[in-house]
Amino acid sequence: MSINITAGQALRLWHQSNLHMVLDDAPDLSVRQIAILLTIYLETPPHTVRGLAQKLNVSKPVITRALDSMGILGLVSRRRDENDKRNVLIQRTVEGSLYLEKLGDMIAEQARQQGEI
Amino acid sequence: MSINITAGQALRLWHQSNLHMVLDDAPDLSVRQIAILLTIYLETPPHTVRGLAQKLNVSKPVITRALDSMGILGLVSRRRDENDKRNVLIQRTVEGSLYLEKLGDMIAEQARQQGEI
DNA sequence: CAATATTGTTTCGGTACCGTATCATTTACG
DNA sequence: CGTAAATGATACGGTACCGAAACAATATTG
Repeated sequence: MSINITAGQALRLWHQSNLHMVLDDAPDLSVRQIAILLTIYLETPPHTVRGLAQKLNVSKPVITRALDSMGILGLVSRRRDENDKRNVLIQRTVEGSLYLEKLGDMIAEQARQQGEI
Repeated sequence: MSINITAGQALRLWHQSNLHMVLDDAPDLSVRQIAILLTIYLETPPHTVRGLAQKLNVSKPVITRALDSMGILGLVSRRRDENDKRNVLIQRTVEGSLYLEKLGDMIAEQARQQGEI
């Protein structure tokens, strides 16, 4: 289950994947935005602004603004928690799932191409 | 030599690594800056502003500004090409090497921890 | 109930980045 | 030579993000 790669391989993988993200047509998310997006999609819900801010050790406005930006891109959506109306529950979207699916495929493909000189 | 991982593993690796970069004390570089930095360190020199701009398909000011920022951080340095004084040669630094060494170690470590639940 | 706490958003001033256009310097060429 | 081309840097107006503080809405508590 665990992946064994050298630091050099890791760096080359990071390089190629970052290059692809930059060259890609898709709008470039910041490192923070990517971290937020992946947390929403890979970790167990529910996700709140406060929870994400704590997890990433950033201020709440950072989360609010990232959700604004990524909401415009359709990558996430927000809904009021009906049980506690102070809370906002962050939800996944079809578009976001698709975005991350492509990202995962791209990175795995870059890994596969490592060392093929 | 080639690494075989699933898209899901790639995504989790990306997630954990991005989380570490955000939580890290080191100043957060943008995705573009990281792409530029890794190109300088992993691809064959010489590196020029124009060459990097072409490779990443961005305008030259983007490169100039990224080099300014990363230069202040000590991650790269610049030197005039004495053969053709229009050119600026971008050079690696000890600090930059160290930065990327740590980055590679961190990503490899995250890979190693994949699936350890 | 009133006072306090919690949650997410907005505002504020500031910084950093973007793309386009322009500039200064250097080289190539007619 | 003198003009054109190439290279990198800078100016400019605009956009997006940052942290701190203030805010509105809701929930908790005494």
